[in-house]
Amino acid sequence: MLFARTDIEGESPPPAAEQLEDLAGREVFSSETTYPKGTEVFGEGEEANFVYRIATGAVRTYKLLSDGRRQINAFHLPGDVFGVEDGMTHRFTAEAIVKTRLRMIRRSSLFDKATTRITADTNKLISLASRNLRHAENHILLLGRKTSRERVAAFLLEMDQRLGHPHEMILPMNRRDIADYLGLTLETVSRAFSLLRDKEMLQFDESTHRQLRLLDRKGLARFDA
Amino acid sequence: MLFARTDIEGESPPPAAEQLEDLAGREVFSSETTYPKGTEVFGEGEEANFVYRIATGAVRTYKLLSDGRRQINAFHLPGDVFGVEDGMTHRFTAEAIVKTRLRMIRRSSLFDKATTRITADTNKLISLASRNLRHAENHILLLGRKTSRERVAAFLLEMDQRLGHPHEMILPMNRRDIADYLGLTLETVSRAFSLLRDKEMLQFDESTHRQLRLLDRKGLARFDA
DNA sequence: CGACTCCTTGACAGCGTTCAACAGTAGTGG
DNA sequence: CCACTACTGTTGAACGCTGTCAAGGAGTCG
Repeated sequence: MLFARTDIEGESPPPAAEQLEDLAGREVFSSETTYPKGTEVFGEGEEANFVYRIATGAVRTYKLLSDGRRQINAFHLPGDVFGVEDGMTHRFTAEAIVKTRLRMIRRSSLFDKATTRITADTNKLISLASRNLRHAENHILLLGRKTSRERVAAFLLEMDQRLGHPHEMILPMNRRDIADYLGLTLETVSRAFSLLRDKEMLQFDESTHRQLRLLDRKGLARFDA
Repeated sequence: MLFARTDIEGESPPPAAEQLEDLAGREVFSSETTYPKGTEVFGEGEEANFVYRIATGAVRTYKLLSDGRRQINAFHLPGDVFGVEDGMTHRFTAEAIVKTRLRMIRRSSLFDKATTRITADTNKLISLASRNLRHAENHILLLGRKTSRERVAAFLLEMDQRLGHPHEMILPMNRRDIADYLGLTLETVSRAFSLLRDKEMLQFDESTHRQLRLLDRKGLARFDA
């Protein structure tokens, strides 16, 4: 919808490699840097000053939960470009899986060449798309590494926040929808709701079961890993 | 990296609502359409001719596996804009969860107003970003609804394809990395590898365990739901 | 009122995790 | 070059979280 044409994932392997070189020109790449196996290329939350292209080797990008559970978002292989962010900071940590040679390009040179031409209107469309991407990335962590209770707590907090922290919220979706969103069964979701009710972090109408009040948002946040 | 500024998810609720109206002007919206509870707004694979904004109600977007397992990607609430695609077709099905009023905007009018101004260079950056999004969406389905064996088969096929279907491939990552990518433990991944080896869909070097050959790609694809 | 949907709860099963043992490989330093 | 250690991968056994199956109640709608 947003853009004119794109390659279908998995059909014709997209020449992402050339795209970036094309875009920025060889001269803006610093000479290749070598990262030994296990080395961090950049950390989650760090300022995103560069975009990277893999010459040889491989890179993993991942998020961590506080207790160390790790969710790898993607593997990057020779030719792949990674570290393209829509904000000022990286949303992942990136590490070399094996000895890896990377070419870097300054964020600023990308801006000069391409992004400054983007109009305000376009930026709005893009921000819609990047919102989707951030949401998807967080959901990957949830689905890959969180327990059923953590997922339900996260869901409640997400809805609460999107509705502007109302005193009471009425969920439009049923338990099966929530389950299919969280990668669970409706019974597991129901049990998690009951548990949170019993722990007095949550209160819900016994007849409709859709109208609810968050009694302890801090507690729920603690529940959500 | 790509764009100048974005709002942080969950901090200041982003005024996505106004953005689209802003962008396209009220007049390009057709009058509101009402979708009864359970109605499909658009189907996966359908041509993406419109973008939607919710006036009242709620919408779910989801993907299905062949046997009916469903993964809901996102819920959309009043003010939310959805159906923004980077290709010609929708990658999800969208359904009204409750009686829902939607405003629609033609894809073409968005293009006229904003997207045609995007330069070729910018399009390349954008295609990098949208590649990420598609990958993330597929990964959500995998993590939410696939079994361990389906996940491992999907992983093998992904690597095979990205490496251009080589006769033999050497994985740079260890079993733990694969596990953390697929939302499993390394033991489960190892067992799935052994199973696929025993079924003669796969062959791997008994010493390094990294060098492998896909013997039956069709069979693996069948394994991958 | 009857059929249907939705939610909860209980009992049990099973998939994937956890814990553990073992073996082969790679890297290190004497 | 060889011990020594760390790392990696496989496999087995037992556990447990979540799924499956089932029953029942309460709300909704024609």
